[in-house]
This record gives sequence, C-alpha cells and structure tokens, in this order.
Amino acid sequence: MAHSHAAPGDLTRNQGLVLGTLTGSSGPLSAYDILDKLRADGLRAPLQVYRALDKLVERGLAHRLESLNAFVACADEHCHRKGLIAFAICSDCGKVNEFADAVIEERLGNWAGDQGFKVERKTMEIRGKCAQCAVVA
Amino acid sequence: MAHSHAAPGDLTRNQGLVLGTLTGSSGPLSAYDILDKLRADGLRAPLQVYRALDKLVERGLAHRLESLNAFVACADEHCHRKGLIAFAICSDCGKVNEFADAVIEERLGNWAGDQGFKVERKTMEIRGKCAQCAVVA
DNA sequence: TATGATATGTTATGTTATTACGCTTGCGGT
DNA sequence: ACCGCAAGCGTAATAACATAACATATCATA
Repeated sequence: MAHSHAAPGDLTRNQGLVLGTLTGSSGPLSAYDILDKLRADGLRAPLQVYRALDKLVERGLAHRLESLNAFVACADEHCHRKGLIAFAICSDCGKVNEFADAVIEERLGNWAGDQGFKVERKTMEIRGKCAQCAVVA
Repeated sequence: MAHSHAAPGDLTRNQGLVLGTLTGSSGPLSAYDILDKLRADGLRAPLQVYRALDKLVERGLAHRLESLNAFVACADEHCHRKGLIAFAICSDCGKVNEFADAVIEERLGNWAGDQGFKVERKTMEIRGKCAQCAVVA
C-alpha cells in the first residue's frame, strides 16, 4: 500500500506528540518548531523529533515540504489519495493546500517508463499567493 | 521572458566562477561544494556563492534542487524550455535529468486558475534510479 | 562629479539535519 | 523462563545549509 494510514494507537509516544502538534497547527512547522512546542512534554533533542517525523512520513501521516524544510500533517484523513500529492503553498499566509491530479501522475509515469527511470519518491510544490491573499494584495 | 539566458559576458566575476563550476560538474553541487572548489580563485565565504547562485537562478542559468539543497547548471543551453521544469534525480549515481511537460504544466495552470491561486514558483522533482543504475541493481 | 543601483568582502550567527553511542522495551523462539 | 533481536528512546556533539549586518567598491548616468 502506497499510502495507508493506521490507527493512532499504533503510534509511539513521541510519534503521537509530533503528529498531534502538526495536526493542531494551521500551517507547516519545522522540526525545531515542533521541538519547541514539545519541550513541555519532555522532548529535548532534535533527533527525537526527526525520528518521529521519519516514521510519520513513511506511513503517510505527515508530509515533508522540501521547498520549506518543514512538515505538515496529511490533510486526507481517510486515505483517498494514493498517488502523487502536490502542495500549493501561500507565500503570504503560509497555508498549504494539498491536492492530487491523476493526469499529472500519468504523464510522470509515462515519462519514467520511457526513460527506464524507476521512481521512488515524487515532490511537487507550487509557491504563490492563495486566493485570499491574492485579493488583499 | 520567463527563462532567458544571457551572454556569459553579462555575468560578474563571481557569477561566472560559480556557473563555470556547475557547468563543469557531472552532478548537483551544494553551495559549500562550490565554495570549496573556488577557494583557489579567492572566494572565502558562503555568502559570495549564495549571492551568485541567486542571480543565476533568477536568470534561469542554474536551478535549485529543493530536495537536495543543491544546484545544477541549466541543461538547456538554447532556451527551448520556458515553463515548468521537472527533475529526475538518481539516488545511486546522483545524475539529474531535466525535462519539461506541457500537459503537466497545463493541468497545474488549470488547478491554480480554479482555486484563484497565483503561481510564482513551481518545483517538481522525482527521486529514483536512472535506467543505468536500475539495471545494475 | 554627485548619485544611486549593484556587486563585493568579511565576520558572526542562525537554522536544519545527522552521527555516534548506549540503554530500554517488547516479542518470538527454544 | 531465558535468550536474542528489532525497534524505539535519550543525550551529546557535530555537520551541513543559509542569512544578517555592516563596510567598501564599482560603474552607469543625470
């Protein structure tokens, strides 16, 4: 399964804390942001956060935004998205919109097939102004 | 023009040195990799490299690979690609293949239009094994 | 020649991520 | 019950990536 969520009960303490922090945030958080929010819960070192994030990302419960060096909780709580996930990141308000597009994924698959390229991970991020922020500006 | 190359003569000394280093490399280089290669030419501080990279990226002569925190020279010397550029990065040999796909770009444009999202930058990177490395493995 | 825009050089600092090491916990096999 | 192993955890140190702040220099052009 490319993107299977699991019950929160499967999470370890640190993983649960980190996921909870991401879920409770309105925007992406860096690992150090998360660490700061979890000091009260006993976390002390970056590695504790990075290890939890690795597992969460591996299981599809969180995503890494490469262009931000930050993380978000997966917006899709019910596993509807199995494939490529794209992110639209507002450079004003910081909000992230997660979406999927089967056609894009197919084109990518075709290209890879033609080239003999064996895909392991895909990153797609667009930066700009969300509808709200575009109007204001 | 979204992606216009200019004559090398337009480049400053530092910009020329940095672009030359990227062009001479078979794979992506981090800013610090570049700095190390240019110490002999008198460069001493990361900022000198980052400033040159900023300009080169702005002019489309180089690209930043977000998922690697590294940079490559633009592979397209004659300005044929104006739009979204995607990168296929081999996790074995490190080589990067640059390509464009009009359909993907169109889908992205449609999505953005529907959402009222004003696109400023696009990042698309796929990680995996290139044809050569996939065979060997 | 004065002005402004762009580039440069240098030091210090901030931010993101990993290496290395050892201990603990849970669990299957004998 | 005991062993052995895999996964997780805690801590300290360090590596890798990036920017802030400030001073100086270069050059076109008004």
